[in-house]
Amino acid sequence: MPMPAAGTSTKSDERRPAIMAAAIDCFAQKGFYGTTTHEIANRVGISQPYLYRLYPNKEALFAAAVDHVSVVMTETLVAHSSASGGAGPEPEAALDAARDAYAALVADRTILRFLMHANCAAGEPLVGQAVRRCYAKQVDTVRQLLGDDDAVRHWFGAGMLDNVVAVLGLADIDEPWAHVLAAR
Amino acid sequence: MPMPAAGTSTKSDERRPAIMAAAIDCFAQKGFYGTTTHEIANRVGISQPYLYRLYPNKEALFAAAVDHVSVVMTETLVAHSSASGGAGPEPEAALDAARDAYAALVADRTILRFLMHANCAAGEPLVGQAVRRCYAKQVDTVRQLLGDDDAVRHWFGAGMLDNVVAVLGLADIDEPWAHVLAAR
DNA sequence: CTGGTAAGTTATAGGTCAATCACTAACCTA
DNA sequence: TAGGTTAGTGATTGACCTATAACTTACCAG
Repeated sequence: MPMPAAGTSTKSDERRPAIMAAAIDCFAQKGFYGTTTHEIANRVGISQPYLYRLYPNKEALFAAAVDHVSVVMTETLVAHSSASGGAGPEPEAALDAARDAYAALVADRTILRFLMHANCAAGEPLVGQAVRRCYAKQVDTVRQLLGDDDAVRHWFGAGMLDNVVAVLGLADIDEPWAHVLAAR
Repeated sequence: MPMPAAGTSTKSDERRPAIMAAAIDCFAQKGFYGTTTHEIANRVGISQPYLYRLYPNKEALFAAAVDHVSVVMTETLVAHSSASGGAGPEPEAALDAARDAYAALVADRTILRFLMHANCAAGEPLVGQAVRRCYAKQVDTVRQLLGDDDAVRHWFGAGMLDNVVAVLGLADIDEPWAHVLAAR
């Protein structure tokens, strides 16, 4: 029975991350409804029907992208916080490093913008479930970093506002109201 | 020359508010790309082509809805804050009343949800402009209420988080992470 | 009643998009 | 090299969506 040896990733599995990256890029621009499966396939360099071999439909593809983002965020955080001390005797330094890592992670506008669109598409069942899974993970992580629940809410609220500021390009607008929202 | 007397609103002008209400409802559910002009027309009870007599295209209709929301928010606020004292000798009471009015206003989930989708559609030129106009107005208003710029940012951030909590239905989820985000 | 305007509709053009089908090429194992 | 599996594509389908065109009805002034 010709099949890949157990534990070996098939070629299509290797291609999934590339599809995820392209999907996140595209969805971050125009959201779930505004992005066509053709655009995504084009960016990866595959045909549009081949997407449907790897994902049953557009909604599942989007939900997979949300899960992917969730994993990437957590992995990056763990990597950074363990790399700087690795359960060493300096808990404060590790925490600072972790916070920096998180800040650097969300500095990638694409990811946050994609998650903003994901919030809007949460009406689709599979998407809503994935988004809730993502928040569950992120809230737990951030709470371990910050401790205080109020601080966690403030963190997420500030992140969302930050995102809107970026989408609207308020940094380039020299008016009082824009300065208020864009202030660091 | 048969035409309505000057200053008289035509019947189509009277219908515009109803169209705005329907558009806001629909767009709040599935956003700019996910909502069809047919859905909106159906909800108002007019034919879909008639929408195009009143608005040149879908983007202009959406932008008009954003402007409409901006006006409604400001009007409501002014009405409430002037009704309770009307530049009377109690500035604190008026401020509290205004804050309550604002809270009641955003308690209408539809408006905030619509604005969330508007943020996501800000890539469309007309929509982006309308959204910036809306924020300009709201920031000025809220700043007059709160005074401190940090507090204004906190206000908007908290509002956006609040919105996501509502969209995801976190109030109905009995898990720690959900409680953290949904806490009042 | 007559001519002109506004209100509103049906029908449809023209295009796009998600999803499926049928097919070909490459690969792997025995 | 034969047989089965995976990778991948071109063509197409059926639905749907924005926008326009052409037409009908109600209204209103002189």
